[in-house]
Amino acid sequence: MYIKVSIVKYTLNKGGGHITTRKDVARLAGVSEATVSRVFNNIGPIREHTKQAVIKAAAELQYTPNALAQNFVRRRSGNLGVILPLLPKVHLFSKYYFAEILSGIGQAANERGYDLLLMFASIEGNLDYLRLFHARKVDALILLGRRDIPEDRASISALLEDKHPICLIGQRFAGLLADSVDADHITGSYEMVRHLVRSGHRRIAFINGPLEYSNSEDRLAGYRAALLDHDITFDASLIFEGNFSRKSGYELAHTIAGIHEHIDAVFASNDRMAIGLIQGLNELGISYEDLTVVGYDNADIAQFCNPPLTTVEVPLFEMGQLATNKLLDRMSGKLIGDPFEEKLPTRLIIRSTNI
Amino acid sequence: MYIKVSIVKYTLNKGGGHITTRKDVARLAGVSEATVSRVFNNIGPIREHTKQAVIKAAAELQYTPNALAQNFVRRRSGNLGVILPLLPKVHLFSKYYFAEILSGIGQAANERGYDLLLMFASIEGNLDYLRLFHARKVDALILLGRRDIPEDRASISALLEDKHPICLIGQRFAGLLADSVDADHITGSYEMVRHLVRSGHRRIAFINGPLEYSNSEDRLAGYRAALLDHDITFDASLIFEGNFSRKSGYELAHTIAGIHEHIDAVFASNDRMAIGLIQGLNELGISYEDLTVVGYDNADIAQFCNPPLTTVEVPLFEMGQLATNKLLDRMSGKLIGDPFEEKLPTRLIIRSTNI
DNA sequence: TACTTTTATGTACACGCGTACATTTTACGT
DNA sequence: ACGTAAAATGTACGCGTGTACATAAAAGTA
Repeated sequence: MYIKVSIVKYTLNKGGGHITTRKDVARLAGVSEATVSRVFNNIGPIREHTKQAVIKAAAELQYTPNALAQNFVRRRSGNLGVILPLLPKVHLFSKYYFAEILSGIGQAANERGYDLLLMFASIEGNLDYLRLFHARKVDALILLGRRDIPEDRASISALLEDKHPICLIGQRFAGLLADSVDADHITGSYEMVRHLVRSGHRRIAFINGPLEYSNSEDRLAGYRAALLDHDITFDASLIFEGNFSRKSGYELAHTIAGIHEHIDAVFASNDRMAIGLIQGLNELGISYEDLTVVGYDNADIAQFCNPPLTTVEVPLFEMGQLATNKLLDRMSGKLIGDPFEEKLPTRLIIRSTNI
Repeated sequence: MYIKVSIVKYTLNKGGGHITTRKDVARLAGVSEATVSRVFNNIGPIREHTKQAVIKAAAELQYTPNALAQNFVRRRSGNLGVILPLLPKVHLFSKYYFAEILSGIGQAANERGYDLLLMFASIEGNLDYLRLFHARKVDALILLGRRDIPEDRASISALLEDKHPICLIGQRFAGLLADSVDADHITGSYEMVRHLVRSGHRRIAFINGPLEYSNSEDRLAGYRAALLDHDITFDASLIFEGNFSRKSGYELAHTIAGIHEHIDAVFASNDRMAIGLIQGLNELGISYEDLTVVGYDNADIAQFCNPPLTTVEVPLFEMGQLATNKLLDRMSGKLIGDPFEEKLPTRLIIRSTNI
């Protein structure tokens, strides 16, 4: 009779497989459930003899604590949420950009026992971040590639208000004091422009990205600072705007070609635009020997194109790592105080031989 | 007195914020907890009046069901696990490859109410997949970029034995009958070689990837079939092996250069190797006008290099989508029976004008 | 030995939800 | 008006774990 009841119970679990629980281990080891718990959580004083008995019983039964129950009772998911823009539509950054950052996040999270919960948000931002916390789906959140639009601003603002641990990577929202990690694009651009000036260029056009991304502002600031430091007058007519896509660089070729005799170089804010521009200029009969073009990001393509592109390396992997570690520090209480705004150093990569 | 107890309880929750539960909503709406549950799960007959009262109370309290509790009691995590190789070390495929597939997975999973749990496994495979299921961390698993080595074979075999829902993308393990999704590389390669033959090439060298990846076998099969159908004798001395990296293509340039007068074209199994080869050949004074080089994958770089590369498009995004949908169908019982081995069609992309 | 302190283990409950089952209310037919 | 079926709602419990508290065993002390 008892056996039958038992069988019925077991078969209730789909697949017919019995879920081994703490109770089973306790019974086999001849101890209480609490003791099993203690062994698995390494808590309190336990006699070595007892501990081994539990470990042996657990091994025998192939017991693994149910993470669902653990998370539930601990009231934490163990998940680090990562919001990515819906990639297929993204032209903003290359997929390389996200893959690198994500790797950094993944490595750091893994080291600290957190899992990565990946969420794709349409770029319009219809995802209610706050709900993720309310539902306890994530313990902390990293936001990537969000645009500075009212909806997102409101969502992020709500998160900050409730003091949920979040971190932005590669962007900031003016007026919103949030933890963030970025590369030092001001210095990155500064060094690039300085390099151009030192190698004899004085009239340097600048293809910026949309100003609704904070890093566009930063690059512009670096550009201007470098000119200023070398006594070159800033000329607004040399500033152009693309949208980070190769196409937008390509389409600017006509404009650039029109003034190419009045400029020495073009600094594009990312490699894709630089490559598009070079291609466009080529078709218009302007080779890279006539006009220096440099990029930014050190994307994969930068080294394979013709000529290899001088660019600025951005430590994407490290940015992901740092953001994760600081965020988890924040959660554990190891890090307190005002929001941080980390800026990792960039590195100038000189490839073309003609500059 | 009662109030004081209440306050104490609330303050127990870290951060001082009270967690709104079903009980709170029930009390405010003047119904039982079960009724609240019913409203949120859309279960059973409920009077419209009651329903609205619950919805109103929930809104007022900003109630969101605790996903942790839900998952626990439902005994499912709601997570779709995705195993990625530790990207920084990966040369095998480009990051583009994974980003695309991941997007497809993410989109499909999202549509069906599943979250993506991302896990990076070192390529040596020290991750115990089985434990993920035992711990109930994931309900299903998608495996990407695993190598055919004993450890992984054993792990995957154990998963299949216990009938856990898993799906491989872009690979298969001979002898292991697992659900899998891939592109039809046999036809893809066949069509590329046929194209080369039809445009006048007859002696076509083939740079394959390591044969421990099933898609290498497939491409070779397509290559051979195309030759056969056009009465060209297969010549094993025209087969080379790279490791999918640009460098390996570059390093093969010397070898290819040595025989370039005896061949008309080189078919590389991916774009990166093709580009490396082109670069190497260039340095040896062999231009693409002397020797046709084509690639595979239609990676980003394929269209930017010089000359733009003729290649084969692989529907990565769709592969991710399909794998996810079939996997979730399998779980829900909508799909039963033998393991599927889906092969999505590829598409020849002709870019270079000289072939 | 008898008492106290420390160490080791057991007991019991809460976490927030889904849901089987019991109960109450409403609708319907006569 | 009454009985019965259907609809609506409530009651009660279990899911598997962490852990506060109670208890038992061991170690120390006088």
